[in-house]
Amino acid sequence: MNDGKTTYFGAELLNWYRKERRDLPWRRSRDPYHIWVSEIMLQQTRVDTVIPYFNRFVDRFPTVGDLAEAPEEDVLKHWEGLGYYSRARNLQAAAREVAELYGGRVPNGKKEVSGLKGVGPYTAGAILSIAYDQPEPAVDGNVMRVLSRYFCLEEDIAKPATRIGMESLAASLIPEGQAADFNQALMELGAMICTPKSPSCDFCPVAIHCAAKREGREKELPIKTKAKKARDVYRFAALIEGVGAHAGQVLVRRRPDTGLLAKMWELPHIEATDAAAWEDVAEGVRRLEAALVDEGLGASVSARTVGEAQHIFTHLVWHIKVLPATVADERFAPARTGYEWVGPEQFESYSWPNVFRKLLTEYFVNRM
DNA sequence: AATACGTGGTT
DNA sequence: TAACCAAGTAT
Repeated sequence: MNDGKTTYFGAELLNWYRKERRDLPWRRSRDPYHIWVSEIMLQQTRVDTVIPYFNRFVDRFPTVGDLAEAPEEDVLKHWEGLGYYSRARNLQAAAREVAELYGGRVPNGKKEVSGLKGVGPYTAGAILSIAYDQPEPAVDGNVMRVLSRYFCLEEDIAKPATRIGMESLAASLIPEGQAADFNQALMELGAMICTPKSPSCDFCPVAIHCAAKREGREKELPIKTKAKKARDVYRFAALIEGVGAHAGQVLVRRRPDTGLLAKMWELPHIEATDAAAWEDVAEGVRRLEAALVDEGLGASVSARTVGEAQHIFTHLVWHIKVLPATVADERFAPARTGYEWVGPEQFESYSWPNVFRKLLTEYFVNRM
């Protein structure tokens, strides 16, 4: 388990970390709930992005109980703009479970923590080690990169199976009683020194024993197969302007409970068949009006494109043309639930995906 | 195993 | 600019 080389690795890494560690908000807390929140937010998300969200979140929901009791829209609103919104919904569902099953205390058992919604192998290890100092590995992208280089491993880190092996290796490296700092040190090294493109080996505390560095292969590793290109999706959105009591307001709707941007708010819109169909605005108008009728909305859509937006997701790219629409009179009301009239005064009480936040902000400022 | 799931920063 | 990347999880 602990030969000379692994002892060296852990000791040097810990010395470096204790000197160089960044002062991050969640590192100032020993509250397992705060550690948990930070780990969920940090999934696939940069530290700099997370900091303000983390501070607002724990300020508004200081304890598991506060989060468990909060309205879901409130939680979603505090996640707005952070992305991967199922994280927020899973976190609250898990908080409610912790409140009921564990008296509001984050469990310290591997099985219990791993059973929480949104907590996978990495996050479980992070919580157990950082909050409870248990010798569990926490293998994320940073750790796989560092280990791939230090031991010159050529397994494809894009493959799920690779993580399993990395976990055994990482576990074997944890110095006795130092799991919390060691796991964070490994990630910190990956984030600050052993970076993806051009690692700063000159400042690396373990460079002299790094196998990849010795062989001059530090920039070739880790091996990672390329992700597929995002698919283009074309859409027509309706900007339905209210009259009378709803003057200055726009009709918006809430997205379905599951899937992409679940439960977030948006402009009503339809998908065009392809890029060519998206160029045919007149046809878009007809299809948009028909779709609105299906929703119980008799609106007249104009062929004048008043806004255009592109939104890039990991797996798809939305191209949206915004077409203005008018309604017959102020008694107009949607037949289905999930629709609301929203003006500048109500705008901030809803949660918007980035695209629609931009589009609507632009509209309220310029009146298009 | 492969894909869905956001957003912003970097090269 | 078009990848590529960032403290992954659920299905």
